[in-house]
Amino acid sequence: MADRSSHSTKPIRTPLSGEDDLDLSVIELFFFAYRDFTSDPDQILEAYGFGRAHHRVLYFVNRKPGLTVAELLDVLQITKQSLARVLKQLIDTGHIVQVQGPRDRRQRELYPTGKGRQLALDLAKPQSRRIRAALESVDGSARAVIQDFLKAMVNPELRPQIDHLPSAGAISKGADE
Amino acid sequence: MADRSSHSTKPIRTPLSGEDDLDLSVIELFFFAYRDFTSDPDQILEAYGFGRAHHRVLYFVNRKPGLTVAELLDVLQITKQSLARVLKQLIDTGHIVQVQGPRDRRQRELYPTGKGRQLALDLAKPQSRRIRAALESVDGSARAVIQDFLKAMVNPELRPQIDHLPSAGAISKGADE
DNA sequence: AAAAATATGTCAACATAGCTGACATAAATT
DNA sequence: AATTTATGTCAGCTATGTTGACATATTTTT
Repeated sequence: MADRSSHSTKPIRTPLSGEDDLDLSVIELFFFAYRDFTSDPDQILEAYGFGRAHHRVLYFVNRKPGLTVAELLDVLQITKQSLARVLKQLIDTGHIVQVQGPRDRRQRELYPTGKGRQLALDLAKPQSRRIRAALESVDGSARAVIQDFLKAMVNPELRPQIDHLPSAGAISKGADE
Repeated sequence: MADRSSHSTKPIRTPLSGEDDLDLSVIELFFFAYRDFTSDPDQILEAYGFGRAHHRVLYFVNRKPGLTVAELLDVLQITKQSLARVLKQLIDTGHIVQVQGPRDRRQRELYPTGKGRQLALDLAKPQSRRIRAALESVDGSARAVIQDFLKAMVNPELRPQIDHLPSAGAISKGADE
């Protein structure tokens, strides 16, 4: 019987498994780990009527206060129309404020307010707790290895983005009022 | 001037950084790593008119052929209405077939076809390549540490799900025709 | 045997978060 | 003065999730 394009519709009963050069265990661990990693903040955000998109915006604005709209779009890799909606909500609810760029007045620098900083902290806490617990359950020296691994998973051409964030080690010297 | 709920709208200029017990570097590395990890298959799926949802269904059906709809819903943690759409497309395009459960004839066992297996392989390859490259860039003994870490990131009550997948090591004994 | 529970499917309506394309405005650059 | 750039906004589309209601076949319980 003619089956389309050389494949039959016969059910395959053998599980796909990492014989060849397939690393299925890391693939699926990554999937499950990320799913649960994002579930912590998702629950908190629900109470605010926010979603994961708001979280990402809030996170990076807190991580690099004063970043412009264009820079944020670059990090998030979404369109400005897509950003507009969530950003507007975060501004309307007083989590983020816009400041006209001091050099280039076309630019809008984005800053968290006290409220926005507090929410960012609240969202980061359960995630940090999960990470800490996971690190404790493995070797003590694992931390550097895991960071290196995760960084190596990122596209090389996009790694500069990460490096340009104020590193957890080297705190930048800005003084708030 | 009265500001709502004890917070001012004054812009905060200090970057959020991991002073307290905040593990920002792993938080953001995880975000970037997962983003790029999923971008490989996304590109392939586009050619088929499929999305990430199709990928997940196809993946787990290949990983555990014969799983029922209910089991799949359990793994994916979505509603049956949500699953219905993508599953229908995968069946219509001949990537997955349904077989009436042999014991309980209400159940629908899901199996990949040759075509569905092939696509699953094509999607897993670039992800495995990325993982392999990342593992090579770190210590050789890192593999076990990273797997343990990722597993520890998963909610304890959901870990059985992972363990019940045919592990890359112990291949189950099913014989295809 | 009848009733209840279960596994699945389906219809309709809705929400979120992404997208493209088009156009407007203000400010900077040429 | 003309052009480019940074941002904003309108309108409509898609993908993927949601809830609620209901239908059907089959199994389990009474």
